[in-house]
Amino acid sequence: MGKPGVASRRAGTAAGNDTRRVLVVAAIETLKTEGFVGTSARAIAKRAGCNQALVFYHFGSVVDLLLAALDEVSARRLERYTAAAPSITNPSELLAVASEVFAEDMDNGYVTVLAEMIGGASATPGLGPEVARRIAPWRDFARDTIESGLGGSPLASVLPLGEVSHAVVALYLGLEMLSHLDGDRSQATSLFEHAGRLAALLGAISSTAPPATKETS
Amino acid sequence: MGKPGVASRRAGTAAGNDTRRVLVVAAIETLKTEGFVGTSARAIAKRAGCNQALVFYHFGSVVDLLLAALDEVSARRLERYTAAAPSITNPSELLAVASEVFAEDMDNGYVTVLAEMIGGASATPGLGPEVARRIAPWRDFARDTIESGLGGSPLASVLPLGEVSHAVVALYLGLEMLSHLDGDRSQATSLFEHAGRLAALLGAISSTAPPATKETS
DNA sequence: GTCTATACTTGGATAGAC
DNA sequence: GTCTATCCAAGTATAGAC
Repeated sequence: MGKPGVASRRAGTAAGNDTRRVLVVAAIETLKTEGFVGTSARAIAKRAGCNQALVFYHFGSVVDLLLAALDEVSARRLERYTAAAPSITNPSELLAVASEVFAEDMDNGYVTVLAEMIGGASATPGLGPEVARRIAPWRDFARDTIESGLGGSPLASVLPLGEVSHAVVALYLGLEMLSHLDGDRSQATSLFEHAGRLAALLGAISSTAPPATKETS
Repeated sequence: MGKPGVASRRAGTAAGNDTRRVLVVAAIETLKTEGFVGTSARAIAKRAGCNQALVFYHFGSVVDLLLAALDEVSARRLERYTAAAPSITNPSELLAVASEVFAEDMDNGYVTVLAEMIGGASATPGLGPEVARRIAPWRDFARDTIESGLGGSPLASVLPLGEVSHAVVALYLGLEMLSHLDGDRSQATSLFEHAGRLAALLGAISSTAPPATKETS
């Protein structure tokens, strides 16, 4: 029972828990700037200002630390998303919030962490399912938000929510990768602007036209 | 002049050119199954059935071989895309072809190669711009195809082609990553099916309604 | 052009002192 | 809990024989 495993959260000492946190933060930062390939135990420890051996003492392996980092990011973002969600009641607001949140995610590189983990999952055996399990909440959240954002819009009846939310997560991921690749976010932000305008147009239509009924035949 | 650099294509001997090809193919295959992290000179050489040192003799470095592999994949896919493009004249056909091509790409893992290279570009200095340059043609092709696929549809006047084609490439990338992650393509294929139905609906509308003019005010 | 052998580096992981 | 020291595996890259 000397070594705290991945599962044991109550590690004991205040200093110990502190080191855990510092390591997680350092792992996130390293993942963002160096990518999955560059995120070694040594690189993380250097950034955390502590010793490389502590990674293994606290988390058992590098991958497990990385998963803890993903957990942390996931929790932070879901908290943020959930706070922003209640204000959404129509497509226009939906796009406005999505655009804002995307900008934030890009600024602090949260989606990068996710993207790098997905990429790394190809090579590390057993990592795939773990990452997949941590993405599920994001898609669930997307589904709920889209549902309430569409409101009574006629679109709600034709759009398959499951597929659309999956596509939204995929698009989010892809946009991040491309932006990160050529260090240029303008394409993505421009896309959000145009989408916002279309959503406003859509809102105007759905407020004049009646919600989908069978009378139109 | 003994060693052929990355630039020199006319390496000379038939056997030499053959080895080059074999190495490129092996690199593609390794990238698909092992990911960027697992694609070492040794892994590639083992799959190619030759010696590890040949990677450096023919390509100078592993990254340069990987870039050659990306070139090969890019060329193959653009050839395929270009062949399929002429048959597209309306949104419904556009989606049908896109769906078919996506299935192919998933089967032979071409997008995986691209995704892995993008992920790896975060860690390898100087790789980013090289990969970005090789993606540009894909986006250009997407733009042209979408343009001709939309035809006289009213959508053509409201959709910003540049942003949409960027989004399409991003979506393509994201869908591939997610599918690859949980080894399940059903979400993506289902998405294409639904999109196809919507496109058909759209085609029906645009054939009855007049193309966008100013008379509607 | 292709091989073997090897130098050099980095990273994961553990043992043991403090 | 944290450190130093160390082992071992795997990778890049080069030299030199064939």
